[in-house]
Amino acid sequence: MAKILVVDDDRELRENIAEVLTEAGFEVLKAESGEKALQLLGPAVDLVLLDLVMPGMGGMATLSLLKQHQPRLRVIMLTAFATVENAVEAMRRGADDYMTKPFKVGDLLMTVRKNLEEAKFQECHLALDMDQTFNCLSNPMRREILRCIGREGRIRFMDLARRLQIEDHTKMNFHLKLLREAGLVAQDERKLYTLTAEGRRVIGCMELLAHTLNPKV
Amino acid sequence: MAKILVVDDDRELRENIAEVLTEAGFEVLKAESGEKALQLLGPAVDLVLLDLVMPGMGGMATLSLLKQHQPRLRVIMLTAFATVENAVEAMRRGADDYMTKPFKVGDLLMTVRKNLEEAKFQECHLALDMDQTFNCLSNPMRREILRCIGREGRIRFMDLARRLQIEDHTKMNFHLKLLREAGLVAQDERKLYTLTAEGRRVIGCMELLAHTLNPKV
DNA sequence: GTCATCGGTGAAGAAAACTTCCCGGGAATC
DNA sequence: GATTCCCGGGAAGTTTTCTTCACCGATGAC
Repeated sequence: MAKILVVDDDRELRENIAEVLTEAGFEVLKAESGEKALQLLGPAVDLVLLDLVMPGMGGMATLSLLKQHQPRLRVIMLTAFATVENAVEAMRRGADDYMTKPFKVGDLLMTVRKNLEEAKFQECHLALDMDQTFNCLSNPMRREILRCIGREGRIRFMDLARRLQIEDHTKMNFHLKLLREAGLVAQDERKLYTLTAEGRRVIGCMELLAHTLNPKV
Repeated sequence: MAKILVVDDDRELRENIAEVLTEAGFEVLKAESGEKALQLLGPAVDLVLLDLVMPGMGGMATLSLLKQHQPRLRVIMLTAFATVENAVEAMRRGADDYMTKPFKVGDLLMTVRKNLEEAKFQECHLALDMDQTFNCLSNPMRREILRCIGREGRIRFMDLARRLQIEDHTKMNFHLKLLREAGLVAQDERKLYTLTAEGRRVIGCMELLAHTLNPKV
């Protein structure tokens, strides 16, 4: 079952929430401050319930640090003093949801479950995308094709083959197809091959990785 | 043969250099300003000879833009007013070499050839590294292993297997071996698995790519 | 000692990825 | 109308990668 970290300086509320969650079958960790929360944060934590107003490091700062350290962590903000500004600020900093105290037990559980579901769904989709993308990039010829299209902007099938000195165009076609299926390359109205927005971003990452592997260059 | 872009506002010098390079068998493009150079810059250009002092956009600014647009492009700065400060600044901005005017024709050709050779060499090494790295990342299990080691910092073989719920440890060993061979994972003195510096950088790129693929997360 | 667990190696088989070959429709050229 | 080049599909064959299985020495517990 999912692991939830409850961060609140109000001992009573913290224990109450923890109890409710434990009864609902979740594994619960407790922290009375942002500092403590960051210490407790392990890879196994799936979701954080974070009080906005706390002595010491406030909830907002904690939120930023949590997200910085583990971008895919789900964080739900809790506060007794809800304002639009705070809510917007929290969401901008990457909070996934926002609840105002006091709340009903049912609402809490619902919100928690909803966010865990969303996380699972996104994780799943992301894994698929990553798979496809990395599989594409794992092949040198496909990387070359991607880069070449990136340089040329838009290019015809045969020109691409000539540019890359691939004698057998059906071979290139095979790889091009995979690139299209991965959503990195597309054809425009005149059948010219171009990069998709995603393709451009991926090339950016590739260049970064190249730079990473060989800092001298 | 290699393609070289000569950028200098002094028409005579520009033509002279171009002629020398052409005679030496290079393909030469000419630009009288930084702006023009950026326009002419195509994927096929291998090396740029760039005057430091030019009206309009100076050589330093041009250098930054060239490198920004095409990080692996070789750029050799030329200047009549050589100072240590300028040289250092240029190298910090990514210039690959630095020549003071006037220079001998032989020196110019030597420097150009040396830099082209270096570029070729690095390109070759980089391609090898990229291959190995991408091949590693193309497999979901290897990505999981990498991430898990990253989270844990240092971890024992069997603990890793349990953490990832891999029942057959020989299977994991297979992938772990590949990660070690790619230089992303290493073993410390107590046989605990840890990330190498390169491994950490690669994880950073992976996270970026994940973010790229799924901006919502 | 005896036994279980840890941390591997190596080889055979299964699965996936890649290459090659053959084909066909459409556009352009003669 | 015939021919040639462009762009691509599909299937068989080949290579690479991945999984599984059998085994082994070391270490530590009992």
